[in-house]
Amino acid sequence: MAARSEGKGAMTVLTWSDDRVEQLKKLWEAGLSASQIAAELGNVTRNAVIGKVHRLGLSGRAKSPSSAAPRPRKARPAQHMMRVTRPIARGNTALAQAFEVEVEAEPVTYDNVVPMSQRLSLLELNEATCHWPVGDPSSPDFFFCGGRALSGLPYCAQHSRVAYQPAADRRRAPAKPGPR
DNA sequence: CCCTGATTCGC
DNA sequence: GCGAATCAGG
Repeated sequence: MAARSEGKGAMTVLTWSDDRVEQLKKLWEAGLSASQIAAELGNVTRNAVIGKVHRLGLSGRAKSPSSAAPRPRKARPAQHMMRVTRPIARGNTALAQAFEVEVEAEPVTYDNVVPMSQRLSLLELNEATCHWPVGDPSSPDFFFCGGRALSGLPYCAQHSRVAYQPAADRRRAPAKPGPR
């Protein structure tokens, strides 16, 4: 079937609907980069996002996570520091093996520290909630901290210095136009 | 070269 | 108002 001509059809996506703008605002203020927001919204380029952001009067949101963070991928050198392991065996060693001494704590991720009851979705944020994004925005398990936000700050003190975790494959395919 | 946002300017 | 192209900084 031939597609209906454009008109008042609901397919009209050539404009920033309130819903789209709302997500744009939240994600932008949340500290996400324009390219990520563009990739998240879909059908829009980062230029479009930036242009809209500036047109809305938004600018200079929290500089915490951004500030030119192209690749936080820090290669982990397999060479760890020499740690002098010093198993203390004193007293009755017969019972020592029964205890599991936990020396190295496992890396704590914010994905694990924020209680489920506190987590908020995008539309549940308000001035009193922590706007800190946890995880990748396009991921189904993405959520906002939801903790108590400090006055004047969108994030709570606990998360104000931590970067979110971008997905590994945040690749987009920008059309490559030839030299005009 | 990768990325970022800022700005311009034709539409 | 919109966004590609361009610019400028990291």
